[in-house]
Amino acid sequence: MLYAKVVVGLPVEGPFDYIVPADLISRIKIGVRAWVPFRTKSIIGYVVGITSTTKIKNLKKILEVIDEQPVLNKSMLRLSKELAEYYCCSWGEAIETALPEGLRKGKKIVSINVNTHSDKKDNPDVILVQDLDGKERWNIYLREIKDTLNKNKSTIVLLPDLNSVLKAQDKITPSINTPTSILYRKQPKELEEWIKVREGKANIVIGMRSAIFSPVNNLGLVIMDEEQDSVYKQDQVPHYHAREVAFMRTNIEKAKLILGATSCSLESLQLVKANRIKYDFVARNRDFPEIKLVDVKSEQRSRKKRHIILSKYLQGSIYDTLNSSGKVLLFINRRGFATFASCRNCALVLKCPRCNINLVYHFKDNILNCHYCNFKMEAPSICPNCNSNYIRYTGAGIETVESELSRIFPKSRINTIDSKKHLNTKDADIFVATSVITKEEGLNFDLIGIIGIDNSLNRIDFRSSEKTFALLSSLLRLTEKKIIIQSSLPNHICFQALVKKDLSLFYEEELRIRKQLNFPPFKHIILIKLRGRQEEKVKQASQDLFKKLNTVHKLKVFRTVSLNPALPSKLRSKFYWQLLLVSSNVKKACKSLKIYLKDFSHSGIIVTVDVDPL
DNA sequence: AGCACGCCGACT
DNA sequence: GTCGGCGTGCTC
Repeated sequence: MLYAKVVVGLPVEGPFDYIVPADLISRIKIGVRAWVPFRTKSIIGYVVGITSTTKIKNLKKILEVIDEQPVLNKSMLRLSKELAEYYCCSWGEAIETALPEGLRKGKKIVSINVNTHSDKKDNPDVILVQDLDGKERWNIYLREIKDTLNKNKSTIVLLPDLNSVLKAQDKITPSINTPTSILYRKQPKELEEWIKVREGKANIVIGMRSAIFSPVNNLGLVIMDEEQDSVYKQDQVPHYHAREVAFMRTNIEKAKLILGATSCSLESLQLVKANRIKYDFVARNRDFPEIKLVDVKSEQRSRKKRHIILSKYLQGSIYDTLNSSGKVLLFINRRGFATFASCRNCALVLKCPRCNINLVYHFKDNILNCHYCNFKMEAPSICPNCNSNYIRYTGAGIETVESELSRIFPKSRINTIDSKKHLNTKDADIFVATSVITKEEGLNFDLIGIIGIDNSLNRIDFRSSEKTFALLSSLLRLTEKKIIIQSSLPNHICFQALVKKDLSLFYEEELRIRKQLNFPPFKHIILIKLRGRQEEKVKQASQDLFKKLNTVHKLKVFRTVSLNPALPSKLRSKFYWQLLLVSSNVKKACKSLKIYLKDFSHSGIIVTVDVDPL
């Protein structure tokens, strides 16, 4: 008798044993998909092992073997297993994150599996390349891609967004003469391209996060551009980070890994410091802009105003720049007009009914919009609570800056850009933009004004400095002349490192603080989120779990740190609580965590685990 | 996750 | 007596 060990794409561990019927024995192979009866339904399972013994009674039979050739080779099976162990999900869930939708849904494919495994003699090599304007970085990428092609090996190039993927393709194709393939989830021809890559018809794959799983033959090189970008982290279960998966995969397949960045992540930098990876810093060959700081607090005092959008100094510089027909960028990382709307009479603050978060007023459409769940309502002119007509809108967004500018500079042409409204003309005097502007190429401003950056710095998030610094660094690319930063914390190391034109000042200080506090990259954080419709139940369940994990933390694979309502604590009508664990060994921590979560069940409560949350 | 099973209240 | 809402537990 022959049995197949099968895993499924559900949050259940497995593997599950099934009888292989006689007529399927010749077709069963490790790595193929099969239809299996599971509880009452038939679902897709992935064969991860074949044995002649089993301890389970009353086995069911495999219904059908789908693939002639395995869709998962040895490397991919190993990678998905490692991913499941690190990110605390089932092996089947990990496999499903690595496969295109068509295959997950059972689509049959006719495809030759070329499967030329790499010779595995090369030592895996990881390099972090940092440069401020990206040009030098790309020269290195192109050289390495050609090198890899010459060795008859494949390359995977990862970019943070679709626009960058298409631009990357334009940079790569002219200098090589081999077909490339674009792979990302929701690509209309995802499966078609996947098959093409697997058959060796494209040796270069360019894509986003999920392209790290591309079925290339003989992987020689992975390039991950803008490696600090948080889009490489999946915000659904399993919460994998493409950089971590790239490390796993290049290690399994003995390929080279290049991490590129404008301002790198502290995770990667720490690996450089620990001599675990190599480092290549490319000095900027363009002029470093002059950085000027304006202390808005002191100006608020002297002008006796509560909020200052454009300081006198910034106004003067804009005036001078416009006078010499220069182009100005005003950067404010907030969409809309006001951060919140409140009633002056009864002090009611208008909040999202589903998320309990302040609604943002959008002047152009006269609506209130929740930036978390996209709830929209018409902006009321009278207070829904006390019927007074004293609704006041405070805080600033790009629309506020725009209206302030048109008041002070009535003759200038102003253009706003945010994630919902892209750059469509370069013909304006003043651009007002959110962080989407940092993705644009070929822009060169004569003056950049940075407004409201304190909001980014004052987040309740230990990474807020790192994120702010990355944002400021990416703005450096957009000018060689002058940047004015308005802040009430002008002495913050984020700004001072830029003023002194020495980025390492920031990194050194931030690493020192992280080490002192036992934060990443020195320790790993594991975030456990609980959600449910009833606030009290979620709270109770979280406290129970916290107590339980507290009593077992003697095992020392993890340490419980905190228990509190998540931020936001209410999202899409569900309440959220979270537990934080700290660990030095993620795999061990997840192994025991899986055991504890298995017999932790509260009705109506969903528990998810996020390893290395961002 | 998703589905059946079982318990309990409401209504023919 | 029987229908259906939801809480609970299991999946080879």
